[in-house]
Formats: sequence, structure tokens, C-alpha cells
Amino acid sequence: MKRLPHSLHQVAPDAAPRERILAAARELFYQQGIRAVGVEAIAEAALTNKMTLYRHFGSKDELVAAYLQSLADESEERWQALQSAHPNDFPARLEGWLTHVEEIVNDHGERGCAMANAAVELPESDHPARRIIDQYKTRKRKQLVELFDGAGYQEPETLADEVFLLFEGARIAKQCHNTLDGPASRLIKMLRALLRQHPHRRPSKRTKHS
Amino acid sequence: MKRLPHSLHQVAPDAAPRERILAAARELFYQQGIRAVGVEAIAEAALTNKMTLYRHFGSKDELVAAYLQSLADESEERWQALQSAHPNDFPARLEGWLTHVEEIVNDHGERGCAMANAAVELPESDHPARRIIDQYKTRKRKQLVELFDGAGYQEPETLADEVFLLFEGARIAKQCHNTLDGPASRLIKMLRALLRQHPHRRPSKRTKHS
DNA sequence: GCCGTATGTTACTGACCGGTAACACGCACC
DNA sequence: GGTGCGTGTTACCGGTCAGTAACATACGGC
Repeated sequence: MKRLPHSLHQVAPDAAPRERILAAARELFYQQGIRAVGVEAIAEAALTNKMTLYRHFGSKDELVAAYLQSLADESEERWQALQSAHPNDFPARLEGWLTHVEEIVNDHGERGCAMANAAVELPESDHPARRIIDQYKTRKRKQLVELFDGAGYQEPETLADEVFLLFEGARIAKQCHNTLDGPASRLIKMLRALLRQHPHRRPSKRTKHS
Repeated sequence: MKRLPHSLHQVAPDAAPRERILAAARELFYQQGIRAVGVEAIAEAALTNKMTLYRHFGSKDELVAAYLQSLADESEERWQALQSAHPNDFPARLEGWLTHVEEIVNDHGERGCAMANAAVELPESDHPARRIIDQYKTRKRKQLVELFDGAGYQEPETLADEVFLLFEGARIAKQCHNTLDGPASRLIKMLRALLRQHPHRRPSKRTKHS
């Protein structure tokens, strides 16, 4: 069981210890896996020590939960920013989300969805991280339904589920291949084709105040 | 980092040690995760000891690779059996495969695709398991393409990619929810709808020797 | 009987794990 | 000038990890 080389990721040295620890956890847990990283390695990467880590997070499991929660918060912020950037313009929101998805799927450094990865690594049903993962995925799906509903698609739940599963599948499939030309590379084309042919109440193009 | 309770899975006591070890590895690695299970636990579950394990598999990494290879072999056998069961009848093969998918997705004990889970747990690009995972997924996709091509669908690659990603997505999404009514529960309906509306060269129904 | 091979048993290594105790330091607030 | 509070330091705990050495045993072929 080899270890990945230490990533030497620099953490903002003037931030509060708690934030440094979370930043280090996000880097290490995501890149190497949760079970593969010890708390000491995180404390070191956060330019602090194990005691300070345990004063802020009572256990490794709690730290894992906080790590995932911080990702969920960031994702929520990003989503809200996308909504605010296009008030009442659902097609533009959809376009923005597709761009975001495209970036994720084309990013070589990506290692899939951190929530899904955590779910794979932590099968215990009472792990504190499980609640956060479940809530996150439920919320993401709900947001997609609202997006498609607002954009005028019929059966937005069905469409959201399809898009959701395709996205999830692409992110996990990418981790299974060393090469770049797996089925995941065709995700965006698939999504656009799916949207094009899906029953639509209103025309796709809408002005802001229609 | 709690451990899952020992599953007490009984291994055929009269089988050869190597087979017992592989059977135990398949049970424990799959249910609890690769990094969460020690070699000693596997040896015990296999009704043998660590030394015998290390004589058959030089290291834990090699054992992991052999574990995945045995799953790949079994999957290949199942696929070949499905082909033989319906000679020259691609629609029947497709129907059989869909039934298999349905069983997997509806099985509560399921914990996703072992290959994908391993890919999540083992990010090191030179791990011996990586080659097997990559080959497995590539082969599965190729088989789907052949299946859809034989069954008369146009653009079988596109269709295979969509089906592949939906299936992968459903298996990973299932792990993210404690409840059973996630998007994964709608997979079969999605697949059937997808097949129904996909351009088709020949009618779906074919006799064996047409 | 003899021998080779596979297996079991025990004990061990050195490293790392998550987690804690005890104590020293610095610094802001009053 | 005190007084807390957050932080850093060191050392430690018991446990588990992957992996190995040395030796005993069982069994099959000849």
C-alpha cells in the first residue's frame, strides 16, 4: 500500500488554524483518499499540529464530515452565484451550469466527486459524513429539477435524473481510465443532445424579463 | 475510523487455500473497502493464515489485483453465458442484460461496482489494480457497442456510452443515499425509454435465424 | 521409508494509526 | 500587570498495519 507523494500544497499561512486545517484536508483527502491520509499529515500540511486539529475537530470522522460540509457550502455558494448572475433567466443558468460541468469533466486533475468518493470509502451507515453526502446529493438533484422546470422542460424530474446520472457516471468513469478518451469525454455532447430532444414547453431562448 | 462488524462470511472449507483467500477478499474488500481491510482479516476469513496468503500473493497490492481480476473473469463468464444462451438473437441478449442490470440496481446489499470503487480507493496510477480496472471498463463498453450494433441500433457507440454512463451513475448514486428512492431507482425505465427512442435500423423483434 | 511441497503456527519487525496528557508560550483584553 | 485563551511542543498510549523468519506438520508420489 504505497503512499502518494506528499503534494506540498501550500496553505495560506496567515489564515486561522481551523481554515488551514480544512484547506489541507480538502487537498489531501480529495487527492489521496480519506482512509489513505492520516491526521498528522493533514496537520503538517496545515502548518500546525495534531493537538490543534483535535481541539477544532473532535475526531478524524468529524474532520471528514467538516471537510465534506465545507465542500457542500462552497458548491451551494457557487450555485447561488450562478442564480444571481442570471436573474429570471433559466436558459442562461442552464448554460452556465453546462459550462461548469464541462470544466469539471475536462479537468485532468479531477478525481471525481468528493462526495461520491467519500461514500465509497465510508460504507458505515452511521458515519457522520453519510448525512452530509445524502443531503448534498438530494439537494443537487432538487436544484436540477428546479432548473429544468424553470427552463421550460416537461417532466423536469425525469430529465434531472437522467442528467444527474450521466454526470455522476462520467465522473466515476473518468477515474477508471488512465487515458482521456473514455465515454466521459462525450458527456457534454450527450447532455446537449438530450436537452435538444427533450419535450419543451416554451422556446429555449428567453429574454430576461419575459 | 470505525470498522464494520466482521461479516462471518463462510468460505468453502474444502476448496484450495488460494480460492478461499480470493473468496474472502471478494467479500471483505467489496463490503468494507480495500484500505479498510487488513490482510490478516482476509486470511482469517479464508480459514488460513497470513503466511499462506503471502505465498500465493506476494503483497496486498497483488492480492487486490487478483481480487479484481477474479471479478473480471466472472463477469466475462457471465457475459459469454448470456451470448451462448441466445445465439444470434441480439434482442434477447439485450433483454437478458437489462434483467441483469435491474437485479444489480434493485439489490439492497449492493455497494456499487467493485472496479469503480477500487479506482476511487487507489488513485496511484501505477498500482497493479489500475491496469485491470482500465481493461475491464474498456471491454465492458466494447461489449455494449457490439450488443447494440447487433441489435440494430444506429450509432451504437453513442448509445453504448449513454447506457454505460447511466449505469455507472446509478451504481455510484445508490451509494450516496441511505434511502432507496434516489435517481438510481429509475434507471431501468430510463434505459428502456432511451432504447425505445433511439434510431433503429431493423425492427426490435427478430427470430433466432433471421 | 523417503522426500518434496504445501500449509500451519508463532513470534517478530518497524512503521504508522487515531487520540491524549502535560506543559510552555504568546498575545489580546481589562 | 495580571488573566485567560488559543496555540505549539513533546512524548506517549494501545492498537493495527504490511510483511517476514524460523520451524513444525501433513500429505502425496515413488
